[in-house]
Amino acid sequence: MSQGKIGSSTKNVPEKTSTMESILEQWRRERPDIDPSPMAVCGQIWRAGEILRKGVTENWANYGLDLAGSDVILTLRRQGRGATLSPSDLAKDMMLSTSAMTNRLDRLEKRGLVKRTTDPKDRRGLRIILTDEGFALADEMVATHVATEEKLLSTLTKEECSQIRQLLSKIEGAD
Amino acid sequence: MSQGKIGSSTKNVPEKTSTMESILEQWRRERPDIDPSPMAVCGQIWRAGEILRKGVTENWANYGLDLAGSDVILTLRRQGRGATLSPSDLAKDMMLSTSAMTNRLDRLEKRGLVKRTTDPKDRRGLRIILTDEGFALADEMVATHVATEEKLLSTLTKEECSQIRQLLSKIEGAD
DNA sequence: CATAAATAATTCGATATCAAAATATCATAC
DNA sequence: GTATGATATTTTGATATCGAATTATTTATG
Repeated sequence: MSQGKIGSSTKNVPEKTSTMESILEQWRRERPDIDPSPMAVCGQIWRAGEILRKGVTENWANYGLDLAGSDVILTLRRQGRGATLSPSDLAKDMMLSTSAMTNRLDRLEKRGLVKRTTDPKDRRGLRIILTDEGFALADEMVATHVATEEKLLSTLTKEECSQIRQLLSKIEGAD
Repeated sequence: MSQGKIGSSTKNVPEKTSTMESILEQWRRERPDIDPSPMAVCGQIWRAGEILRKGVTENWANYGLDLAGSDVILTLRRQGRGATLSPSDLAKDMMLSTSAMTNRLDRLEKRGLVKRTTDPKDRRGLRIILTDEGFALADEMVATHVATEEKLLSTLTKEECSQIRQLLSKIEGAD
């Protein structure tokens, strides 16, 4: 997540109230000259993303991790046993500033899940590696992570899932 | 967005490097016992959302606003001329803590785009209203906002857009 | 009516992020 | 080989967010 509390019970942050359709309705009334359907598409994508994010975050919390931590742990895990990445590699992979990565690694290192090792080829650089504990945690976590996602998507057929992938893949960044 | 700098030129935050397919490939190699396709679906939804978010944020920056500001301004605008919402209403609508809303309103009020007025029915409460300047800005902004979204979605047909909406609407939160 | 519980907004303390500066090291050009 | 520029990471300062505490007011209960 982003605010370092794991199983927070009291919630200051409420659920979204207005439905997509009521929002469109308002815009049609206020600005009949504008076709608001692009808003609906974007809004639906963001909404779905939020729901999924919330679901997987709850699972990560069971391991005492937030989005920040699991992101790093799982990225390292999928490189394979013993593989390493530099802090810059990790930052690039998750579109984060390197300073944010320093902070994430500090926390994970303090928890004993990753280790900073020196890069033998470049004394400026570091290679980040999962500890045995981190590897084991990742290995356990990835199974429930995928199961969680499966559950969140269970109202969709396999066919519909691949339709979603295919359709959304057409939205391409300009960079 | 979230860090109050408008046309930042230097970028510490890089673009995502690894493709969805290469990530799946890694997981298939590391954990052949797990079918990673749910990851692909979620990932594609998040990725598309990020691309869209980036695009519309660039447009908002042209008005000196970030995600936080435009969210409030547009939510107020679509209620209609002269309409008001309480800070709590706004927080609920955009899934934010009320303390975060206090902060957003502080900034917008300082810029002269919204005004805090007292609630005649409840002396605890406030009613937030767009100033004339805020209303005019919102009215101009919503047009380019929708145009921006349209452009970002231009690789999709109308039919494909409504397919996306229909498919994603099946992903429902558990709350 | 008086008191207790609920609600509205703000303030406060903590934290994750970013951009920019600082530090260290590498690579290249001369 | 020395200087200049590029690169890797951390440090620093600013800010937006959250959760909890605070203050003020309303609603409900006896």
